[in-house]
Amino acid sequence: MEFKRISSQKISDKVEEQIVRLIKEGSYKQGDKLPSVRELCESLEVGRSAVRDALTTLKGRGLVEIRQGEGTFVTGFNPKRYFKHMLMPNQKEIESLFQVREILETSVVKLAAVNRSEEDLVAMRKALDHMSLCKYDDSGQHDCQFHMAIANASGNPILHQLLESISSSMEKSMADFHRLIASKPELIYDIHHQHELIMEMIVCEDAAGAYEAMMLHLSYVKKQMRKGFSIRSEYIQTH
Amino acid sequence: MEFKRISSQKISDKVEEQIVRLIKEGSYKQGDKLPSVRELCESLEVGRSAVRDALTTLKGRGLVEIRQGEGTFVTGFNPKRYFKHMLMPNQKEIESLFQVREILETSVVKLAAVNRSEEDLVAMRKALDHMSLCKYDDSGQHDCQFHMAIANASGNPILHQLLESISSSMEKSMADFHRLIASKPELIYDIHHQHELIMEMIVCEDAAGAYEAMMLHLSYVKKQMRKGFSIRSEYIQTH
DNA sequence: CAGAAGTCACATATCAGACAAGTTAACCAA
DNA sequence: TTGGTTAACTTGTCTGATATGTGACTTCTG
Repeated sequence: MEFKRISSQKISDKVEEQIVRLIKEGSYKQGDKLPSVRELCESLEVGRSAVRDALTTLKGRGLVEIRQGEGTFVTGFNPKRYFKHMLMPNQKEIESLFQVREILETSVVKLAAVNRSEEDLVAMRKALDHMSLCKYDDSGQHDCQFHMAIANASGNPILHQLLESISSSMEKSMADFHRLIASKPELIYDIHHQHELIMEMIVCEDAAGAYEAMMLHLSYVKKQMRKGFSIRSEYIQTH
Repeated sequence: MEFKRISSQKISDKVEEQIVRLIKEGSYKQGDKLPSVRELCESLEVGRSAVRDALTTLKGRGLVEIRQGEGTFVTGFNPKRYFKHMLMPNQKEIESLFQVREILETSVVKLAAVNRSEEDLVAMRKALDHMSLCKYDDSGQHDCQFHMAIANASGNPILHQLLESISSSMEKSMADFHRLIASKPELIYDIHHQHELIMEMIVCEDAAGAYEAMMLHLSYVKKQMRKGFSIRSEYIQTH
């Protein structure tokens, strides 16, 4: 006979649960303001510190945002949080992240080729067009939007979130890469064609083709990143 | 002349940063006990609530664990946190999670077949042996250990963490599944052979073979889960 | 009347003191 | 050795006071 660990649940934990429950049930939605600490501790009949503890924990979990003088607000999903404390861009970590991205993106694109709706295609097209228009400044943003549109088309929200997390934790590297791109027209050209090929494969619902196209694209990007970064690797070291 | 936005950074945020920095720099490693709140607020020259706020936030982020009467401890990565607020096992979410797991596991096993060390093989072997020994009670635990050993062998720590996250957020479903298994000897038999096949492929460094074997295994598991759950689907609804 | 400035209510942020409750280790006695 | 008590140290909770940020309202002024 085994015994479960007896853990006298702390008051703040109970408060936390209650609040999470209310959010999950929809009583408070994204952007809503929660009752003030005073109100909460009165209606729950606990001290202020217990309520504060619960709210602070939820802030750490990323479910709420506490603004002094205003109140506490429910934040929607903040995917950045997933890899938040992992933003230590040593070379090995970046390689690992990129590998995960490769795995996810190549799988996602296969799903997208099968599940994509018309709206998804429109979103991808839009991102691509914007990218070729404003080549030099914020092409990175639209590049990201293109990939996210694909992830969205996969029909699996968790995959979408994961990719968003990874992208945001690779922010710095991505920004570096797009600066690299901006300086070399031939890279823009190549990448544009790779994107178009991926798009085409998704349009004609060719999962295997889309997979290959994405694989090609990511390999190319990885190669160029390595090339670009080995030149100024001292820059990476310090960041 | 531009002015930077003056954001009076809260004391608790500064404290939080300091602690995170110490953890990142390695002054405190996984499992270590942080100084007590009293000590911290003395050496940082701030009030207890500021320190408490910081620690509570870190607890929410999953970086530390606060145990009453003992102290505050650094928890290495606590993967459960990633998908923490996603433990709403409606059918669609489970399907999405399982799909992500499929993608990750099949990729991981390919990497493992190439990168596995001798220690990795020993760990897998051990998990498999334990599983066939104590068939009925905690086979689930060793099943999980087997998969985690593979993930570890992939050489990509982020992949390992992600899989751990997903497993722990599927805890309930997994537990249900293993209860299902325990009641049907033929399932045990099938799964045992699937595991052995995966193991074999990894041993002889056959990435493609390992991929196929894992695919086969997961498809089988998915099929059995669907079968088992459709019977008692009312159970899932309520949880 | 319109806009700037002041005022006030209310929110969180922080501090500090007191006590409750859990953990550990050391000590002591049967 | 075993079991119980105690002491020291930890976090948990409550509370009251004060500081500070925010927004709405009022008042002053041209």
